[in-house]
Amino acid sequence: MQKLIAVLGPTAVGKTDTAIFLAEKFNGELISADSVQVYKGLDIISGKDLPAGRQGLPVSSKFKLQKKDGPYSIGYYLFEHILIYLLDVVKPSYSFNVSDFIAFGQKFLEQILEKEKLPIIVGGTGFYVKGLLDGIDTSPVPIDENLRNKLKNFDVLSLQKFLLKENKKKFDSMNNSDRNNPRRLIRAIEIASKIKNFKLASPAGRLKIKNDERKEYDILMIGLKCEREELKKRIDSRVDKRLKLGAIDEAKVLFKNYEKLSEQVKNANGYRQLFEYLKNEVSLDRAIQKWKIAEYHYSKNQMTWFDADRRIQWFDIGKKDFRKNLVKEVHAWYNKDI
RNA sequence: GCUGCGGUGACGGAGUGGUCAAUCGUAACAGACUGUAAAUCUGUCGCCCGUUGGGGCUACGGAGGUUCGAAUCCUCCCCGCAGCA
Repeated sequence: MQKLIAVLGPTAVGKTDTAIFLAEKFNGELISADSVQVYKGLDIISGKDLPAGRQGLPVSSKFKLQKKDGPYSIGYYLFEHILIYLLDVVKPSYSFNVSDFIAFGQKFLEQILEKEKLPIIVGGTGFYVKGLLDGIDTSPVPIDENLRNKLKNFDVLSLQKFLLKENKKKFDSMNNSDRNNPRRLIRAIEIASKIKNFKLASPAGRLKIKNDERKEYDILMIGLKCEREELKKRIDSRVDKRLKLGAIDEAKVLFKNYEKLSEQVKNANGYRQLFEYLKNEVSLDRAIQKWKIAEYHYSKNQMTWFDADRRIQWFDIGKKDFRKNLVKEVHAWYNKDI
């Protein structure tokens, strides 16, 4: 079976750093799984950091791999001799989503494997990683802008009623949290209204992916974590550092075309708060404070997500021999059936 | 010094005699998640006991008082802000 590594964990634990380290040791290439770093022009605030000690490498070291029509132009970063895919994929106006990510991810995964290199997926967007590795079964139903616009103004109760009418089974299968989540309700309605056109529809209102359509990989999932207070400190200093690097200027540039920005960009950590500042809604200090808090929340949510995946093997970055142990672990896995 | 307004749970801020351990927002904590996922949503949130119903204790600046009953009314004191001196 073909091998692949995933380096996961909350923001600011040093995933990229570790992944590059592993790539060098095991002849690998990286695939970034980050819902914000896919955007061009979102560099400083989104934290497209170079590994520690290698700062200063110009962005011009980015190559265009190929151009496609549509909003995409898939590029990759080169950090010394290590390639990182799926950074700077789309314009800030494009509404990027899992489906896009999976399409590109699979493509690059195969490409790296063909070169007989080790693919290393790095990223904090758990849903993307899951989508790429495990697949998601609703992918055949595309977004219906017209329907969404119509549903946008419905309140939760109306959406629930609508879904109940369209597909009761789906509604019944949702938990309380999701039933109160307009976004989930709208997507469920979207699927329900289209589902009759898809022969793969299952009774529960989901779409199945046939097992043989998915390739099986030998995956080593590495989780990076650290003590919470320590993580908060790391987040604080990262934010401060980004501010020094020109975060506000970066926000200003994007702010010029604010109306055109996708929701993803408008709401991304740091951007959202800095935009509030640029809109004169909050002071700069308050915006920075809110940015940090948003990062805390984000890291917490990531931990909740990753904790639920029992396949992940955790490493505490605070432990002294963390890297040594990590390499030992990866070696054992890499050589186990050779 | 006088006058006016105000002091509420970690913070902001409702409540102006009983249905108040006290709306709501934030923070905090826990969780969910199958096409916006750095998004969105859910739960908990004074302390103690109980598996639930529930029970007990301490609380609305402080001390007294009125009342069957007070965060809410009265008196005095302390503190903050505004205006007048």
